[in-house]
Amino acid sequence: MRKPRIDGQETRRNLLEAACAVFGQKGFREATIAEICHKAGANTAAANYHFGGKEALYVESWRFAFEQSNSTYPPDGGVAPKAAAEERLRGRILAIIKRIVDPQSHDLDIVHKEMANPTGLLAPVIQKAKEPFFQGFSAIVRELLGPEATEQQVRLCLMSVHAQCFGPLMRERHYKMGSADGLPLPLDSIPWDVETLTEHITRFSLAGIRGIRDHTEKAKDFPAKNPES
Amino acid sequence: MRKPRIDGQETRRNLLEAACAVFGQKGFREATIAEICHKAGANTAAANYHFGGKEALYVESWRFAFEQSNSTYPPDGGVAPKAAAEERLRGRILAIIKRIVDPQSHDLDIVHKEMANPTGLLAPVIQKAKEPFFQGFSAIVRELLGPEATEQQVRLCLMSVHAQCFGPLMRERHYKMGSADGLPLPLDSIPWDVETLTEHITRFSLAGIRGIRDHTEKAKDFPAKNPES
Amino acid sequence: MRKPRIDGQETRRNLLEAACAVFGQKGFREATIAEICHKAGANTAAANYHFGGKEALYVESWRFAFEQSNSTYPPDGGVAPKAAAEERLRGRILAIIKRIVDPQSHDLDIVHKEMANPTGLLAPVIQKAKEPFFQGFSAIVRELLGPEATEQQVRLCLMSVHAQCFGPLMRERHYKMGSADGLPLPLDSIPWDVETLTEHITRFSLAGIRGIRDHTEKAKDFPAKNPES
Amino acid sequence: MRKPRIDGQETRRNLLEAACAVFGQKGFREATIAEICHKAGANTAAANYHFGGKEALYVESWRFAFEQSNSTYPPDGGVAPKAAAEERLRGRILAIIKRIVDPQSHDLDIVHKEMANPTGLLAPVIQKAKEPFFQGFSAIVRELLGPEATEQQVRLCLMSVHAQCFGPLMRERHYKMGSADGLPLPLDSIPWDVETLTEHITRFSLAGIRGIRDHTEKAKDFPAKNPES
DNA sequence: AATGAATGAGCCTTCATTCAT
DNA sequence: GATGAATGAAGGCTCATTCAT
Repeated sequence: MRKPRIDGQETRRNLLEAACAVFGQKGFREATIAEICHKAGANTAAANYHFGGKEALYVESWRFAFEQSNSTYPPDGGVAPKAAAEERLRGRILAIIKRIVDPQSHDLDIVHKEMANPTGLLAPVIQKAKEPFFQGFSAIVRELLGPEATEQQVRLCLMSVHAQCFGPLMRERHYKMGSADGLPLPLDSIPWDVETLTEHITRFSLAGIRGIRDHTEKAKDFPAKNPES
Repeated sequence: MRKPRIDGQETRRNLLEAACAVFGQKGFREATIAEICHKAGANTAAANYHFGGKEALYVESWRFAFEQSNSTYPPDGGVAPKAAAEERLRGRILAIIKRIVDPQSHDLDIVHKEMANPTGLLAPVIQKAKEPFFQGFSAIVRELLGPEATEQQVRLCLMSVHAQCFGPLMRERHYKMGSADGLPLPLDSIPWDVETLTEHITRFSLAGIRGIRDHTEKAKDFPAKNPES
Repeated sequence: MRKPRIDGQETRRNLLEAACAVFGQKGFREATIAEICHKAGANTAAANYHFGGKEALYVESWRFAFEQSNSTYPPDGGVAPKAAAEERLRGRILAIIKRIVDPQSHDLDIVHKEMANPTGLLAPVIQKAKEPFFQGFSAIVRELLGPEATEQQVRLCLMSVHAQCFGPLMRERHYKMGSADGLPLPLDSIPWDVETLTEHITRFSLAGIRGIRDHTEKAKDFPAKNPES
Repeated sequence: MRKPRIDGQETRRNLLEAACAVFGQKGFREATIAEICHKAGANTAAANYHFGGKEALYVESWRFAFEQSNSTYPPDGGVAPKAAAEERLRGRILAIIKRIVDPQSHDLDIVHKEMANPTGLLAPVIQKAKEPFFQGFSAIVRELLGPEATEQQVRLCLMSVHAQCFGPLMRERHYKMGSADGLPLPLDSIPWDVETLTEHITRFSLAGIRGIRDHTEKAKDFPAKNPES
């Protein structure tokens, strides 16, 4: 009666966008179909009609958010593949931080919620999407670690870098939780701007990786002193 | 069918333990009172009788889990306050990792869920509990960073260390999610034993902090070269 | 089993009518949503779907019953505004008695229950609805009391007339209660037909008002004889 | 541990008094055993232990309240049986008003609630208690109506007087309901002191009864003019 | 194709009652 | 005799889903 009915896909897209926002903010269980549909300006039945159920909408939403984020913030951070490994690492970190900070980017929010309260629905699709991402990321870390690095070391360093990027996501919650009730700012609150975070994490990580590398090489030179590590 | 009434506090404790496990595994919203009470061998009304409601039980559960974890794994990891800063850092990291790895320790699971899907119920009580923890942790990091470190640098390094400890918590989910369906192990899966994790995070963090420190001091010596950072 | 979907407002109206009957018979607390919905031929969730909750349904029900009663039995009893005050009083009384006697008219039942066990939900809406009613009623009583009457006297006489109209409502319960168990009819049972009740209350009230008026005027003529009243 | 345990009947009496207050204020359904027992300083199980259930406590409470009220405010208002009928009527009215106004007197509150929301539990016991009360009351009204009065007229006049006495009880609720939300005082609020109410109801009722009597006698003298009444 | 109406399963909570001590 | 602990039944409400249009 008032919608111009441009296209049948119009509503579908609105639903996806609304779903990204709501799922990203509340997670799968706390998000309600009613809220999503209302936000999309559609009927409560629209979600089921277009996607067949809450679960399917959830999966499609993440896919949608991921593709959108991927094109807005390419995983390599726009750094050329031929750049120095340090620069490529900084690019990677920057890309993640940008996604996390951008309130329009919902894919990492959804992933974060999913990891905390797994539904099992995103597992296969995330798995597949992560593959190339971690492949590229691994290559950088491996390069920085040097040829002596074991596969396990690469993975651990990858975790260290990655976890730091997600760190702010969890601080943010703490921060909001604390200040919401007029309580003093918590001791673990941190600055919340892209440059500062990227700079810190990059520097910290490069030094960290370097530390691991040095230790490995030293252990190799003097194996008798650290036989077990 | 009626319980032999061993003690009045018996059921209460059973409820707390069951609640810790369920809240830690499912979060506040997905956890149901029915499941908790059933697990505790009590009636569905027991939780309301003993605690007055789901929300109160949630808060009490975390408190219970926290106190239990605190006495099992003291935050300083059992390292003497007079030990070297490096050792004390390792102790801190070890304590967190142990809590995260131990399937009997639920406080960090609950906190993790709460940060992802805040209910606002734990905010004040967590806030208070974190205070001394971060105070002690900050002191170590500050000592390692040296006298030139700014407050912001301390907080960022604290975040870096802390985030790495929580990293496995998020990997674990990924890992279980991936392998549950017979899929190949994801690229970002990591070893899952206390010693390896602690060793890596400690070494990585010490090197990272050292890197931040060196950069600061160098910037101080040659301020003209890095005017903005 | 599924309803043929005659009209969207069909169920809503059925719910309202069922709610009027049940609330009028049992009051807010004793009435259950399940009973109302069942009586309306709808699902237990229907009330919440259409009205958002028991409380809102309660308020809407009274409004519905009131409007219905108001159009079936206009408060003035169909007596012309220019008729003699005695006739207009009889009309008012008749209108109330008819509402009370008619088992289809639920608004006064609901009001009666609400006054005995206030929920506070009907207060504002009843307040507003009563205003014009009592305004018209007051004017009649004031006219009958004569120009010397004080505001307090008007209110008290209004109460006397009004209370008599509600009297049968309370007898009815007694009556039913007594006879239900095969006990002999109580001493205070009264006839239960509109004409007899209206006739009695009108005559009694006119004489009562007249008595108050005479007393006032006599007191005015010989103030020394009744110094205190 | 702190109760001096004077007598086992101590708690029983406390329960009765608490029950009277709570039942009188909330009615049977809304009153909870927990509240009553708590108010009586006893365990939640005390009511069931002493009285066998909520229903029995309800009946006993009314009996208790009734006997107490009866001795505090004798139904004849302390007027000698040989006094003039007008005085004896005033005494009756005064007694009822006093009971209604006195916040310590709960029997009429309970009766009022019971009439609005009948449980059927008080029917037989109230019935029996009312008998002598209405017998005496009827005699007065019959005397005032004169020898020509029919049984029906007596009952109707009795209703008129009685209803007026209960009128304030229902106004009070309206009054409190209206003023609770800061709304202006309703049009039907009335003064709330014993003397004013008694004086008004007595005068109004005497005149009303007199009016009925006059009409009857006139109808008898000129039966042709009022063939139907 | 798309939606308003309606449903049923499940959850949290209240409360009178009962049991073991 | 008297009570703290525990229970089961029932109620209101939410929400994903389905049906008829």
